[in-house]
Amino acid sequence: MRILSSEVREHIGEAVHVEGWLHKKRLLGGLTFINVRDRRGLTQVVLQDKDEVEKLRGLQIGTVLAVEGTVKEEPRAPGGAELHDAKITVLVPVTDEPPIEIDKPLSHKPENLDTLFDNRVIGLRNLQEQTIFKVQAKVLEAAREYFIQNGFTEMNTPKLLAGATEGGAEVFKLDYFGKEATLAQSAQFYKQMMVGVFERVFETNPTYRAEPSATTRHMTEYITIDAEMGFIEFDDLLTFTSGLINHVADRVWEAYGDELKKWNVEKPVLTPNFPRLTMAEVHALYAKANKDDYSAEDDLRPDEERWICEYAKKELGSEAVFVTDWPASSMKFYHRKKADNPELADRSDLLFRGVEIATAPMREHRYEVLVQQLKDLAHGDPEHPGFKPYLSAFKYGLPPHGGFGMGLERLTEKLLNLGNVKEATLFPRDINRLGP
RNA sequence: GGGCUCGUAGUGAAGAGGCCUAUCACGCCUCCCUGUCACGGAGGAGAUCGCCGGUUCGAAUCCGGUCGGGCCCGCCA
Repeated sequence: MRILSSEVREHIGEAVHVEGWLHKKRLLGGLTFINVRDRRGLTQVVLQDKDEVEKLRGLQIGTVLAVEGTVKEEPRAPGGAELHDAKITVLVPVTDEPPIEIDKPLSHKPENLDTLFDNRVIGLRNLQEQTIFKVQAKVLEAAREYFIQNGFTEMNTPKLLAGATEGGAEVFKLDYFGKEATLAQSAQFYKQMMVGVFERVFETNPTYRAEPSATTRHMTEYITIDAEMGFIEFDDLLTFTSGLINHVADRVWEAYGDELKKWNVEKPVLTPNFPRLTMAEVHALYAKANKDDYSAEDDLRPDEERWICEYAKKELGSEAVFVTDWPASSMKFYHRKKADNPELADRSDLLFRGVEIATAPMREHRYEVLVQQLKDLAHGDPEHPGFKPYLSAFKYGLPPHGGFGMGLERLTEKLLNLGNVKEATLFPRDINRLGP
């Protein structure tokens, strides 16, 4: 029966059977070490029989092997145990050299992203690359756990839509049996409508933006962790979001802390409830410490976002920070103006390690006000089939509510201190790439 | 969409008119090595320098075009 690399240590003195991929060969003359990779990691196998070593001649990293051997406790071996007197069976021989190196020395510079993505299937066999996606899976698992603990219902809303009504980003258009359809740019309307059913909902699904953006933080397809909750106020929303990120970071480091230490990834420093700064405060702090002053602008410059995160880490003890009090002039029609200052919106952006990872606003839940904002801000027709069902949810009763859309890949990227959101995407899609 | 940059063995880089018959590191092949740790040592194979055209006695190197990347900005998650 096959055992996994992580179980080898429990079988000291026993004959065991492992299967996996040839990950590394080290020939030391009379002694050969090989590493066999399986889903849990590596098993070290010691070969002294020349005939066994000879079976691997001409075979490349990636060859699929079965190994029978006796587990020996050995402090010099990684993990404290290794296989001796091993008999190797080649299950799938690989004779072609892999297009990119799998087990690279630390001195090896990373591939250009284009090369990396062209050879994604092979490159992911690198342990460090794998860790990115094990972490991402854990992020999703931990987020789901947190939502469910807090009374959310998971849902899945359509990504094929009749037309673009939300406004803002460019949308992809496609032929739908002779009619024009679009790909969803967010779950915005659906999650608000579902507040009227479940109070608290979330989903983790792809979303599509036809923006011709070529930056380290944009893709045309990405996963959004979308949540919406009713019967809350702005403060509740920010507290909840802080709790989510903390929970995710805790779970990820519980599961992969040792591994991440090897790659020199530090657990983020976070306060239980993230610090909050108004946009005006960010502009002012930035202007005071830097040459440029962007106080006149109704948005943050990317450089301000990076700088304020450094500031928050040093001065406020948190690598995540909320920026609040956004100008109402640039808000979406479904956002809510502040009750005590209609010039500002009840909106926040969550900045983490220099990048915006989420937008968390309160929504306008009063039917009459919303219809007016739709007309004024979006020049939309309330009778349009794209708006009518949405508005009916309000007409027939929606409580005060708010929520957020959080980029899964951006969150993963920043948790791991990667340089590009695409590195945190298995098969990234951007303006230039549609495969593999 | 705007700006700035870069295309050289399988991978990552150096070379910036003749020292190039193109250099280095990793990988690959052969050999040596009994405790490696993303081992070490010796030797070897592998590149019509993205493509097309031009300038020149001579182009990886200069110019024009073309194709493909990267980064920044705008916009956003």
